[in-house]
Amino acid sequence: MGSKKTTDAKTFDAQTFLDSAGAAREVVEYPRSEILFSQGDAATSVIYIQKGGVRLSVVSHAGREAVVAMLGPGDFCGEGGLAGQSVRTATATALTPTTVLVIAKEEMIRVLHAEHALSDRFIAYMLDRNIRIEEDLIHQLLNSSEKRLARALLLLAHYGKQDKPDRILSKISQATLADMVGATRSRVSVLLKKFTRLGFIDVRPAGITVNRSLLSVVLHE
Amino acid sequence: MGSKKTTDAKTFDAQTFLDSAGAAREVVEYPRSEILFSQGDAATSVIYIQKGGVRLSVVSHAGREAVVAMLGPGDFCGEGGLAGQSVRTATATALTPTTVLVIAKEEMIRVLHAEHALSDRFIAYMLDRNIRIEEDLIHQLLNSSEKRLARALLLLAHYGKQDKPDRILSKISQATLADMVGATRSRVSVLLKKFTRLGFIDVRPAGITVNRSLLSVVLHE
DNA sequence: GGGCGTCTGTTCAATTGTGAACACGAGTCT
DNA sequence: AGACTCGTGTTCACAATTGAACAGACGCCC
Repeated sequence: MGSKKTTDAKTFDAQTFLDSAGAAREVVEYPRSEILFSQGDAATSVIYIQKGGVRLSVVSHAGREAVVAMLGPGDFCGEGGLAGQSVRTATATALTPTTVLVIAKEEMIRVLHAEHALSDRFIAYMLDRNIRIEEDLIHQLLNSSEKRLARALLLLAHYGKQDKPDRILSKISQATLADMVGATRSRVSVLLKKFTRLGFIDVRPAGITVNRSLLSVVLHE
Repeated sequence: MGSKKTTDAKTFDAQTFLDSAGAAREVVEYPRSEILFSQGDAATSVIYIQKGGVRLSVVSHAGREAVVAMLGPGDFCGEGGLAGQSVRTATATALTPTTVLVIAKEEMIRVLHAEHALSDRFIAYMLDRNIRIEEDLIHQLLNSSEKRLARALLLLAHYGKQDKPDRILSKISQATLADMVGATRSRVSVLLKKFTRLGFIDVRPAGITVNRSLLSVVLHE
């Protein structure tokens, strides 16, 4: 809304600012399904996503998985290392072919001082991320699995953009959805069936079409 | 861990840095139970907590409440206004007599550029906050209400400090605990009784004594 | 084509959690 | 004292959710 041009993910070019600060950085490309880092790895760098998409997930001792976030271009990732975390607490997996900037921890700290545009972008990201996670947490605290799934579908379908019903990229398994909303796969299967029956969504091989009317599920108490 | 002196909440004096940047700020004190701001208010300022404690909570359309965070000295609050949020999304209530710095949004943005020490502190806070919320979210996604309550009790008892069993400040109602872990009050009552029976905690008028062994509830799958 | 792995639809008993109700005791106010 | 509120202990019928199992469908590889 009120943000300056340089803090906007669309127009912001991290590489330029890193260069002007003489900061070492490395451009790396990952094919689909490749792992950027794993839970438990040493956290020595911060990653800036240029193109593609990344899934952040955590597995419990019992082997159960939880999807913490889905990140895209302009997002940072692994920034916990800048605070006390010496180790990655989640696993980052490329959802699609993905290009990232790998920035060493110390470099990142230094550049945050040297380049306002980059620190602006970083702070903007942190604020957004905070808001997103907080909303997820609130939904977990307040809602049933049915509403949580409805919300997740709406968010994944990029709601708030156009008027028309939008599409979710084809490849999202019921298992991943279950891990995002904290439910079992069988429950997701049943709920998707229910939503389909009610005309809220349309499941087809190419992907899931989400109808705006699905909002009623989230809103109605 | 690796943070510099000025980013450390204990030794950091926000007032000094605001003054040196010639930034307007206001010191305000709130008695216990007073509301700093309410969900829906215009978000025109950022608040820095100097002394005391603040509870951040959200109520759903249906009137159900969720406690999003408990904040203390060195924490910021209402920072969502710096990103797109034009309105407060949560209600902030003083847990104890609390002293805060109220900083207008534009001032805050300006000072973040002018004073590295403050922007360092702010970024450090955001990173920590992110980690905390993310952990909460993960626990919501992965665990049962029994484990969630056990974890909340351990965190409230400041675990990781001493060896001895620690104490929770007396005033925490079962209703608040329920809102923190996303369960009903009756369930919290039952679980507290269970924990007591098993010797994990000791409930008395003065407060709840939490035994380290409560950890076994969180850890065991 | 045949085999293999992954994703899905479906079922079902068992567990977990809810929501509402009622009783009790400890303040507080007048 | 009486009336009132608030936090608590407890119970119970019922709704939500799990976890495990099995079968079918769709690639993909050799």
